[in-house]
Amino acid sequence: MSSSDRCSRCAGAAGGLLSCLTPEQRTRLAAAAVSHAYLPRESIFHEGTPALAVYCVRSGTIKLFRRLDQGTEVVVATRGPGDLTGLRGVLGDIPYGASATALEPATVCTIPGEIFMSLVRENATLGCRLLVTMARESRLAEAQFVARMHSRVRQRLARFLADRMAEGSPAAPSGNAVAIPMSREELAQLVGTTPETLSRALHGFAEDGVLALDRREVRVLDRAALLKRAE
Amino acid sequence: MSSSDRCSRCAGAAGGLLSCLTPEQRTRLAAAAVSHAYLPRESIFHEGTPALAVYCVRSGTIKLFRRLDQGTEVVVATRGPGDLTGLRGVLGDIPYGASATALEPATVCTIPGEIFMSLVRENATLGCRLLVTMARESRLAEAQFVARMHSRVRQRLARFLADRMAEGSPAAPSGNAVAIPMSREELAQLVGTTPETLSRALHGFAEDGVLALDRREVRVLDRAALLKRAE
DNA sequence: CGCTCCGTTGACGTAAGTCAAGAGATGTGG
DNA sequence: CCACATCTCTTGACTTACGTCAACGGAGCG
Repeated sequence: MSSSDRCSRCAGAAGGLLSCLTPEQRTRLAAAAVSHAYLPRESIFHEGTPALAVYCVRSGTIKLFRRLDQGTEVVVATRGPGDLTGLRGVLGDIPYGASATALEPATVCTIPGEIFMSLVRENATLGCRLLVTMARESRLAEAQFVARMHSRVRQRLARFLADRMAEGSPAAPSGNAVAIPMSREELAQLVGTTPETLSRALHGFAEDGVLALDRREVRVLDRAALLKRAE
Repeated sequence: MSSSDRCSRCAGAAGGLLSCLTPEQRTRLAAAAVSHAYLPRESIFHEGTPALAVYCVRSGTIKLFRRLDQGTEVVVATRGPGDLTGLRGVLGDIPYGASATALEPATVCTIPGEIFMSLVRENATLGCRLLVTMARESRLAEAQFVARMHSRVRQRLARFLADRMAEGSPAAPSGNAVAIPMSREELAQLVGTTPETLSRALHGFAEDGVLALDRREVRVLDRAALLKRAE
């Protein structure tokens, strides 16, 4: 079960992207935006459907993925607090290129596409900021795709864990613990592999004394070794 | 050797993207834009360097690629007549994310970033059009990356050839000939593999009677079979 | 006529996907 | 609280596409 309510804080979020709105625009946005709490694995929008809204992640994490041949999902990106998603569909007036579901419990704000586009059309500053955002995000996404294509699973896994470690997952009691609040299946998707190979890689690291595995958490025993394996 | 001269036609090109400029802006653009002829393998701009200009391809084809570990190049996109490139760097005020070189002889117009940005800032319509363009292009690029990750070399090659066939390469005398105006090395890069595997795939198709190979050209003997292999 | 470069072919290694079976978990109903 | 069903995770054996290394043949060129 999940709850919805009016969202009056979107203007302040989105990484300050919307901070250039006039008071009137801010009010209009607040009136139209609806915040909604999603449970893990709950769907936010679907690939191929008309892009009717832009979404702003307020808390938690969501994944964006494409379905290939009925049963294979490719995660193309993740979004965290302050990130927008669905932008490309709404701005380009094309269907969503990916589906979005919550990875952990997440609060996501829905901004109707019509409203969002009217703001973009009226507010040149917003348009410029969006261009900057899209340019950078697109470049980053490209770098990630290239990395995924030309690095091995273990390397990607090490990189993933190192990143998680760096950004300090909130539920990290001791300094070297990394929370993995998801199933192996999902972790495998994020790293871009299958559960089997993921398991082998993980236990391989453990055997080498780099990690200690604990079902939904990983303790990093040898930080340097992990970073070296991340390349 | 290559020649440069003022370019007065950019405003009309870029897929009509710049058709919304005022006469004054058009003049300013024309005054600053310089058209330059590049020979195959000639470099246009380099990954990692400051993004000083947006480029508009007038004729020919160029490739955008990233260099990985000293000797491995990954082609991330190609651009043909009417396409812009270098956009992300200039708009995002970040270094170029890839290098660009001519694939065939190409005429490319250089638009100083400063000028381009001033036009974007002044002309809201241009900003909106750019958002649409970037959104669509980004979605397309993502689709291509996903395809490259989850399809086999033969499939990608078939897809590549089918595309070339569809868009009708200019130098196609008989209806079923596809010009390959580049070395195997470069073709391999475009398809995302090595020259060796490319050769095998190509000759595999030939053995199956799908293609007839001719050094810099390929004749499609069985169009249906090729399309089926493209998936 | 040799030199070099490119394309082709062969032999081989290997990362990682697939299939399948077993070992823990987790949950449910009696 | 136990027994049973259902997951998830792990492990093993096998397959395979593709990259790598190396050798060779032909085309172009001096």
